[in-house]
Amino acid sequence: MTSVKSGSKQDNQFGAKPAANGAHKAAIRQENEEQILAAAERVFADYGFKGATTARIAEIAKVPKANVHYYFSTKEALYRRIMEDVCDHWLEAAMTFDNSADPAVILRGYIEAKMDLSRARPYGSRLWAHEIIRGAKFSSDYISTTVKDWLDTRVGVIRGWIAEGKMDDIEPYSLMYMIFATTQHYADFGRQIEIFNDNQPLSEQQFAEAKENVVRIILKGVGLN
Amino acid sequence: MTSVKSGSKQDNQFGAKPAANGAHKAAIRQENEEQILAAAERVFADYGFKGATTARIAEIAKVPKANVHYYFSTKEALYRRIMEDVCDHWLEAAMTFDNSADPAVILRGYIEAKMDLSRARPYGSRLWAHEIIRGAKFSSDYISTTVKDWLDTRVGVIRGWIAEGKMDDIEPYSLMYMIFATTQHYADFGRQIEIFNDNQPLSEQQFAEAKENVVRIILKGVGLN
DNA sequence: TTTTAACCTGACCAAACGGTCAAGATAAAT
DNA sequence: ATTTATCTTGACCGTTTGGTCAGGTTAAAA
Repeated sequence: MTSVKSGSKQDNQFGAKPAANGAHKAAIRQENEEQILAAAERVFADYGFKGATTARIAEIAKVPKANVHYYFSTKEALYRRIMEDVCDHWLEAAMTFDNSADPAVILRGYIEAKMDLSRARPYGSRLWAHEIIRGAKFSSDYISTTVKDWLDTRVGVIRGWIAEGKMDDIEPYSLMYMIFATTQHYADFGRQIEIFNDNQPLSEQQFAEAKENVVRIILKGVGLN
Repeated sequence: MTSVKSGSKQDNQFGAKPAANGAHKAAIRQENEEQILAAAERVFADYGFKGATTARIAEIAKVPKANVHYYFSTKEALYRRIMEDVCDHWLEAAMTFDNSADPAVILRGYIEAKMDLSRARPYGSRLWAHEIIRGAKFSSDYISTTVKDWLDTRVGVIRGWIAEGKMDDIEPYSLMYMIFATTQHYADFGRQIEIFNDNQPLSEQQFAEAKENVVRIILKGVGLN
């Protein structure tokens, strides 16, 4: 939680020696943008686009509200920027679903990557949930191009596995929706799971076990053992 | 879409003969409350509690905003009333998880009931999703008592099945979360599924197939065939 | 040292917000 | 026919909202 307001060159985030050539200014900008983006991700994740307020974002980011608008012209621009980031992370996890290995290995890897993403970035997952629930007003293009292309490719791969008799004849879309739903549930409905777990967030061990259970049920469920 | 504003006894929603003893006034109240509740469920489901506006609810319900406040004193009272209704419907589906039959039959019945609820009342499911994502501020009591009691009982039942060797040794909570997630996904992420489905909502047949696929994967996944 | 460009922010604004109210309309009870 | 209780609604109120701006501070360039 280093402050950027102190002004002294001695206590900026690079230590006593500020780098040459405007690096300090650039660092200030980066620091503030990150602070605002992190705060906005939380607030948008909690309340959705309409329910979120720039005042609350500023409060959590610990900057004056006017400063939020200095770095991001409008609430919508800020929202779009965060959506891009969320999509990038989703794509990263998506890439673990390659086509180079055994079906069980691939599916296991993808499920584990999505579970880990849920745990590492719950706010991103919740923000995505808000976005879809509201009707995907900002992201329907992204879904109907990038995501759909990705999904249809994987569906083709799964159909190949089925044709080769490597797994049961399960409609691949149903399977993929199930993986989406289950893995994201641990982020989106984390509060509910916490309440069921005697008001304690899942421990690392509990989460690891949950991950293994999800993998086991799905792999066995489609005939991949 | 019968209007209640026409004033003539001849065209109220009961036809030419209004029932005796203040039935017309009662009917007006019921009609308006229903209209407002239906509109509010949609708006809250789209935007969550904070993001929803009473003006939008009034617009969809086709009544002046002041009339919304005549029937429901505050936005929060209206929200709570709808949450109660959503919970009631959830409990109804929950009751299909009895303890009187074969494990496979029970699980199948419960999954199908939850899938059907998702399809019949998507707004309720989405509203619930908002409520949990935001931290269950209004419903944590309900979850930590009614829902948790119900869940723990079913977990006990499942542990019994496992002890009797009727199914695989799967952590029952993981299984139940998977069922929650998958069945609700068809409501909460319905828009996303629609986009993947060439921008068409799932047909009755597609939905029936999805339901069967979900049942198949889960039952086989836990060793119930 | 001076100038310039970037950063910072309290104060402000118009619009939208949840909620109120008085006055009128309608239907039930007397 | 008159009274009473309920329903209806445009106008309004104080607060919160997203966004602006002038005037200041700070750091890099000249």
